[in-house]
Amino acid sequence: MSAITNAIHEKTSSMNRKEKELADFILEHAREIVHMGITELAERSGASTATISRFCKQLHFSGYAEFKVKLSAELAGEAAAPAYQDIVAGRPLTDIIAAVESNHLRAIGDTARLIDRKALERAVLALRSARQIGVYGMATSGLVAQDFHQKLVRIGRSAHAFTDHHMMLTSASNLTADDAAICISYSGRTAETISALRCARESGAVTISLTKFGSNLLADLADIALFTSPLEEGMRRGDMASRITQLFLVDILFVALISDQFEEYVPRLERSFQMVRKYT
Amino acid sequence: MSAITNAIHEKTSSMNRKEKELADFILEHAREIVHMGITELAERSGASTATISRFCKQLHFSGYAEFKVKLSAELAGEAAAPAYQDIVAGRPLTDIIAAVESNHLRAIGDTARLIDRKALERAVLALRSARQIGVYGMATSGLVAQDFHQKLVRIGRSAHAFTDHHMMLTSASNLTADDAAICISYSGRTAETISALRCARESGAVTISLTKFGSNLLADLADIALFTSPLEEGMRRGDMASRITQLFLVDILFVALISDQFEEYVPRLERSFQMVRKYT
DNA sequence: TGATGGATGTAAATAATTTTCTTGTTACTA
DNA sequence: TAGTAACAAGAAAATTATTTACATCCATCA
Repeated sequence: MSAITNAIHEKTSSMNRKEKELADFILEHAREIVHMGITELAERSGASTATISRFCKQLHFSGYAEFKVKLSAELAGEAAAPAYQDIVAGRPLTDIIAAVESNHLRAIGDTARLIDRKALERAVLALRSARQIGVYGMATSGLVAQDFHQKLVRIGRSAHAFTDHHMMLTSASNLTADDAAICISYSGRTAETISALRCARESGAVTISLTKFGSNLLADLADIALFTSPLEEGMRRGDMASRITQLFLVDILFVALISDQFEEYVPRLERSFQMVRKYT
Repeated sequence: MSAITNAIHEKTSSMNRKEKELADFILEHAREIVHMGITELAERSGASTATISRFCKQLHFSGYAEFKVKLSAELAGEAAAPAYQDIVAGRPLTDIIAAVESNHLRAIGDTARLIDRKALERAVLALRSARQIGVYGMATSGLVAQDFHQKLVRIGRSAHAFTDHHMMLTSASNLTADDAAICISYSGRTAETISALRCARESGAVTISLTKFGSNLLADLADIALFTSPLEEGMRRGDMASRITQLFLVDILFVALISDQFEEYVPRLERSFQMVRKYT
């Protein structure tokens, strides 16, 4: 709890009926109040503008404007909300923002703590020495695959990303022992991605899986298994935090790869951006 | 540097004399401004109240009051979060994980604080009532576009995502006044995406831009401008945090949309997952 | 040099906030 | 129980802040 909300809370006992109502409303809707005028707050809280103005002065602010600015600053320093939040009906926008924010933040934090440095290290080595890299995933994981592909292309690495099952297999069947395949599936149970990994493995390539943490077929089959935080099922509805954490891992892989061969890759990266700017 | 001060800084080059003076004063005295009224700021900075009010609108704030509240939040959040880390050579894996993690966390936090609820509200309304939704973006922003498209398809909305310039225009030219277009570009200066927005606008559709915060052509042209935190240029090298924050906004839009019409969309969403499971 | 357009300020209009004043309620006392 | 003091709370007036419309000025270019 912040200094201001705390002060309001403490003061509650010495308050009148209306003031208490107002205090409760403010504590309840702190994040929205920051964007309301005094009139709007008056309407929504059931108190008059005069009462609110007096309330702010009691808290030793110069007025409502200062109260808002201070409250805004306080809330900014705080985490949005602690735990995973599910999508529910008819919530105000402020709650939705806070919920999505906290889910994302938490998912990234959880995933960071879960990372197995040894496995990551091996994955980076495999990618570094791969002649060619195949990246496979369906639906949302397909987008993550494409994202990694885009990054690899930017540094001039030979890579392919596929979302189409047949093309995945076609690509995987042409990999060799010099190559690597990275197969992405949140559940680790996606049939198409599993068969792509099997095919890549049969071709002799090093296989890397990227799935949620926990036992799953894709991770079990892979040479190197990377994991993201497994989220509450409710949240999966939109494939939101799962995709964020997969991208987070892709980013780490990419940065590790670059950091490894900085002098070679960074100029290529810069050049690729400059060229895009030049020709568009 | 915060998102807002950064945006002001960038804009400096395209400013008039008085505006530049004002911008300098604001950058210099950011922490004091939070406690000044527009009149006091006018006196101290040497600009008129009118110029200040216009200045705030140019930065896409609803007015001086909102500017102050957002600035206050930014300055407070700044202190709480660690600074952005750039990619550098030969760092140990542990450092890389920590750096990427903190960049992502910070980017999400910054973006959350920056969100304009009014604009978001309008965007949600536009998307809710749209007959058809066109989603356009190039490269990394193209993946974000596809992500939003996938989400919309899951809830049975009629939507199209394109990365191919010609197809963007073809799609945008077929939109009507009943439709909406959302155009994604981190810089807000991507030629193809800008022309797609122009085309959609000409077709009568409601246009929504999703760009980094700060003045940019795409945002200026759009009916509704949504923003993500503008990151240090160094980080752009990999399009990492920018993509995370764009997805963050897409997630918020999606959740808001669902939350709005919960009874209709949630069963569709569940059904779409079940069907995928059933047939694979 | 005069026209044009944009930048900027002034002042009017509007909106937001604070204060004053009045009313109504409670609680205490005669 | 009626009277009254004390105070809470809102309506509305007063004040203050912000935005907008309009006028002016200045630089630029023909």
